[in-house]
Amino acid sequence: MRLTQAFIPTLKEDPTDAELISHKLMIRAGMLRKLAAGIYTLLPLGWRTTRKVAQIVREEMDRAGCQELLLPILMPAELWRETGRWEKYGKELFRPRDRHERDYALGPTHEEAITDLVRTHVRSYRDLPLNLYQIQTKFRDEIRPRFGVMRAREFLMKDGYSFHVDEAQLESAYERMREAYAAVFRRCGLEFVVVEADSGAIGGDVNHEFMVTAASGESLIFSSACGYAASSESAKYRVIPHSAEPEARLEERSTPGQKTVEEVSAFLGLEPSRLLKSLLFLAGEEPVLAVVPGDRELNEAKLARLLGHAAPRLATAQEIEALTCGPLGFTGPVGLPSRLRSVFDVSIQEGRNYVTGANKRDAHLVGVRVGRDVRIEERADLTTAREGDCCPRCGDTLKLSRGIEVGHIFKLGLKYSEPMGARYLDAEGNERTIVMGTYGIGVTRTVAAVIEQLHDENGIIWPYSVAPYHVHIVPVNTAHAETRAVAESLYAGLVDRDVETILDDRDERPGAKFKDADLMGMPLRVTIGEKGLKDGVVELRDRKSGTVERVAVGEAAEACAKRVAAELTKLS
RNA sequence: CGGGGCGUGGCUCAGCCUGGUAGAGCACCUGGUUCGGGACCAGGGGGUCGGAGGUUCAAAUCCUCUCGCCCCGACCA
Repeated sequence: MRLTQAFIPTLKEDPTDAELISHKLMIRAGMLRKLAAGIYTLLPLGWRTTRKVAQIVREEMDRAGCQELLLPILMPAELWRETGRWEKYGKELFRPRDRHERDYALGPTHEEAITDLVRTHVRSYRDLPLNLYQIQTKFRDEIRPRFGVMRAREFLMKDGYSFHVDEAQLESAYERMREAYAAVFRRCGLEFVVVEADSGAIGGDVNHEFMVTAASGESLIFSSACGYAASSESAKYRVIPHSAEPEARLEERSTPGQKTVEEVSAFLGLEPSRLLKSLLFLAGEEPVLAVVPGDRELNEAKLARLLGHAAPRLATAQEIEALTCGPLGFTGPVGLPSRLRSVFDVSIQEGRNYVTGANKRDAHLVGVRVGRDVRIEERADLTTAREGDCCPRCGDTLKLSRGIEVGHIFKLGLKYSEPMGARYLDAEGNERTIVMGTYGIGVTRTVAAVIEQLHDENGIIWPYSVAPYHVHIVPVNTAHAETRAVAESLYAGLVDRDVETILDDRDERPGAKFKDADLMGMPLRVTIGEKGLKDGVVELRDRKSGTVERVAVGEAAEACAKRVAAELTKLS
């Protein structure tokens, strides 16, 4: 591609509405433009890289025995009503209407569509397993689109679905997908970790997230020396038992106006860990009191999983008064009506004296002993791990880092096949429900993640595998006839060898060309200038290391082609 | 949805407080000089000041409403 003919609008300055490095660089390098909040055009350069990522995904999926198809984006609401997700998915689902006022969903994910397809065509255990995927535009009316293509409302995703006779068959497919995913991200040149994760709105049981490590990542990851790694929504930690304390008397203390953990602990001169924070939630109609130590955060994802409800919400002040007979800020588990379900965090210990709200205005209870003053009927892991907590597996300390979620794999089980009636006949002629798995990769997000991880102050540093082009030729002075001639012949030589090449044939100052080349970030730059030509050489400059190799003019094309081929092999 | 901020040539922004000629840098066009890390000179084109209403002799500037965008908190590939 000649830069004089290319549509690659580079920018000297950072766009004001971009925060993230990858977002800024995609705009500045002429890869991406915004049309509206969370809605973007991929320009030629951005689209080339996106297609390369998609192609890597395709190759690894096909290698793992999956088959590509294309499902419709637009789906009738009835399909979504079958699984209950028309109601459950919430505002994130785009819901267009047709001219007859019929409801439709713009696909944010495609379990319904694929399950509908499979249930009508799969009848026998002989048809299974089946692993189907697509690379398709997805629509999600994100609560807050941000960071460019990282969290968009319209984005490209690979989503795959597997169908099995039983759990064991699912298990082997799941493992194969896990390996395939690792291969995809490795080939994209990414550093990543696989973490145990929360299944969120998609539902199901076991699942893992593929996280590209990046300080700017939105996801928090806990990990430890033994290899344990989990997202903050699901990370467990080992509870360290406190030594038993002498039993204190249960007493009521006046705590006028002291509502929060900070206020009460300061007022009473106690550590926050001494307090029990009692949070009243409503899971639909059912009220549940969640009791956690004052120094820990309740983890809503863990609570949601425990209650089997997508989004339990905190009770309002009025609801608290009605259910506990005490005002907001003074709730506690002692002396509540026994029909109110209470769940205690696993880190709350017998043999320790706690402080809780007294369920009356301006009063707290001190010397609360669990087991004596309040009976624990239900215990669960309700709190978010913290850096420095002990690993649930090896006991070593948990470290906190950040990552970008680029892939997510789930064992769904019967979650969709059951309500949608996707069944098959086994060898004995019994009708059984199909067992499913689902697997996603954010393709456009992966492009952003590559940039997030591979850049410097001058611009993008593409790995060969996903670079829009491999070689970027810079003739220093296009007014110089020999420079121009050598550049043209090298370009022709590379095109002949099927090397993806950009030729900067613009009549620009050298500085401007170098800056643009660094910004766009092709892995190999060839500089052709009068200086080198005097010695009959051109310079091959590695974008990543900055190292320069001088190569004779006549050998340059072959040298570039060889280097590109060798580097591509490393990432294949 | 709650809290904060911003909408002025393609981009980055000044002007608004204190109403009276719409400006700068970059980009773009023409001519010339220049050419190893975002050149210089000369000339030139381009703006419903987000939109609507109001106040006023007069509104980018003041008031009201509205739309869009960004940031911080509740979703996820």
